Amino acid sequence: MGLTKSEIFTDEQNRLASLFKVLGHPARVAILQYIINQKACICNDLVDELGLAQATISQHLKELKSIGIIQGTIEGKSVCYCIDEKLWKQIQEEFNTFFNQEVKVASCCS
Amino acid sequence: MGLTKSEIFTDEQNRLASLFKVLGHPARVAILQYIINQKACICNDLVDELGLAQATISQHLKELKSIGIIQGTIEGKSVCYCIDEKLWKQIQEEFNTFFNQEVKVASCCS
DNA sequence: TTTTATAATCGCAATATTACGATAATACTC
DNA sequence: GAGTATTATCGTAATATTGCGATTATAAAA
Repeated sequence: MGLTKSEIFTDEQNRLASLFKVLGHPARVAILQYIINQKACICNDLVDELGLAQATISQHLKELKSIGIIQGTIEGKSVCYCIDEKLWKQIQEEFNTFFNQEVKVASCCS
Repeated sequence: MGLTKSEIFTDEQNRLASLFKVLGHPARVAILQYIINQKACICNDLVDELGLAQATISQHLKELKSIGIIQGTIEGKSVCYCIDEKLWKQIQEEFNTFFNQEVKVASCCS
C-alpha cells in the first residue's frame, strides 16, 4: 500500500504530522541551520556547503517552502531563501502545545 | 536512489531529523494523544480506536518505542504502552533548542 | 542577441514507508 | 496440557521518498 490513510485522522493530527515530516530529513534540518546562521541562503551556496546535487537541494527547499517555514526572494539571478520568523515561531508553538499536554499516567505504568 | 546520505550530516542533524521523522505520521501522533489522554494504552484498544489493522498499529508502536518516547509494560496477556515522561520532556527540549536558535536575517530578506 | 549563471522541473532508479493478512510467540484460563 | 487472547513478526503489494542527470526557464551580462 504505502499510502497513509489521512482521512481517518483529525486535521490537527494530519497538520502536526506534516510539519514533523518535513523536518524529518537531515538535509532539511541542515538547510535550516545554514540559513539561520547566515552561512548560506542562496540555493547554489547550499549546494556547495552540503554535499548534494542542485536538483536535490532544490527539492528539499521546495518541501520546506511548502510549510512556509522559509520563503524565497528573487535576487538577480539567484534566489535568497530566508526563514519566515513568524511561521518559525508559530510552528514552535504548535509543537509546544502538543508537548505541553498533561500526560496522564495509567495505573499499569506506575 | 531513495537512500538518505546520513554520513554527510552531523550527528545532531541526524538525531533531530530522526525524532521529527518518527513523529511525522498522523497515526503515531494519534497514538501518542490516545495514550496521553488515557483513552487507550493497550495495543488492541488502539486498534479499535484508530481504524488500522493490528499489524499496522504494532509497527507504529515499534517506531515510537525506537526513540524511547513510549515504553511497553507486559500486563497479563496485554501490553500497556506509556509515555516516558522524562524522554517526552527531553525531546521537547531538543526541539526547543533547535527553534530557539537566534535567526539572523540576511540583507536580501529585509 | 547571444552567452552565462542560477534555480526549477522532469524522468528515472534505488530504497523506504505504509498497510495488511497470515503466522508465530507469549501468557493467561480452563 | 489444550484452548484462547493478545501482540510481534514475516512476507508482500502499493505508494512515497531520495537523489541525480538532463533539460527548461529566467534573468543578468557581454
